[in-house]
Amino acid sequence: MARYQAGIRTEARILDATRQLLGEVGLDGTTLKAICERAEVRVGSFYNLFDSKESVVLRVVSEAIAAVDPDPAHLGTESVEDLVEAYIAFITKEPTVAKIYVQIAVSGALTNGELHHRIQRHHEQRVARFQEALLRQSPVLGQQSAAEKAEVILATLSGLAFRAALDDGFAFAEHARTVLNTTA
Amino acid sequence: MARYQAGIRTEARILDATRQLLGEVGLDGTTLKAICERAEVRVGSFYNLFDSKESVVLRVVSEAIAAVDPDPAHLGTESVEDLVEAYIAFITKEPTVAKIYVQIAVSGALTNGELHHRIQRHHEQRVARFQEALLRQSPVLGQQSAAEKAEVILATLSGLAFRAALDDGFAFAEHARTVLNTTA
DNA sequence: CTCAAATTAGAGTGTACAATCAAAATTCAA
DNA sequence: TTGAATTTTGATTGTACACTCTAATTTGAG
Repeated sequence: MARYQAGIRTEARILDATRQLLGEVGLDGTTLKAICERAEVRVGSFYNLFDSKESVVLRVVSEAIAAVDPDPAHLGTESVEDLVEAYIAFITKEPTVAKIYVQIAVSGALTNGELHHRIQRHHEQRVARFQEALLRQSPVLGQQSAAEKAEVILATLSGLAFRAALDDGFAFAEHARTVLNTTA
Repeated sequence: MARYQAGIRTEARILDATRQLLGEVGLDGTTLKAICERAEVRVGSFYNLFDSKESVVLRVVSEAIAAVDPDPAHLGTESVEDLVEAYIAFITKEPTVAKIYVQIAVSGALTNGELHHRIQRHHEQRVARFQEALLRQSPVLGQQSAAEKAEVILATLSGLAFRAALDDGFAFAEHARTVLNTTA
């Protein structure tokens, strides 16, 4: 943990470099050497501030997920449309994170189970939000089928996100908004 | 390329070992050493039969994709339901392949662009099949909106597949069949 | 049976990687 | 200003990896 100003600035440079690299060259390409070169820091300095390479990747991804979390205050007033738009914002504004998110989730590249758990929680949280919004919109649905519907909507969104991750030209937002028709 | 019986048997053992490992420990865990140990083959023998580690992974995945290709004869008579069931079969009968499929698609770990292209083609082919089946079912839809619908249905299925890859307990088939309701 | 071709073996090469360490340089509170 | 704590440095370690090479062994067609 950095205590002097110099250390704090170095830490920020390392985090920036890691964020950039994850987006540009993926998880595999984000090596310690690459991070240190980009951050203009020597290896020893890196290990003065971080425990491991894994820890810095973990921080970048965790921070990015937290940053795009819709309605952190959880006011419980969002509509389904709001949530879909929040998801679209997540994918289009942070395509990098979305891609890394998928990579980490699938590959299990990080031994740290914490992140896998965090991703799982993040997903469940999203399902719950959609479920609540669906119930507010159509109370007749009932818990069960609202949960079912929420799961399917999210699957569609993540399937489209997956497609967008593979194909840059894919019109994600337009396709994503069509899920609203099925709930109307 | 194996020519003697011994070589043919060895080749098969290597392919089996690779297939098993990809499913058990993922792309990263499937090292040359692991493959050779599992296949009970020395490294030199491996390279007598395969050009590289990449080539054996490529073959396993390609063969698996081909094996689960729905309706290879392309009779053009499948219903949307048939196609959904074929997809469910793909995911539930070959969960390993489905997982590797996602890993390779996302990670770009293999330099060989051929596989990426093959996956892309595989997807487009599926979209086209769904589009045709949707048109047969409801000709009034028209090309445009049938294509749109096909894309969204496939996204939902792949999103659910992704979910199932992360969570073994996820009831994939049940959720997958609900997409049929939206087309009815 | 013969022998050329195929197969097997396994020590060895080179490379990339994350991580360590001790010493020098610097920061900043008192 | 002082000096203990922090930060920086870069040479170094150890490990894991894909892959090569040469020599011994096995195979099977003629």
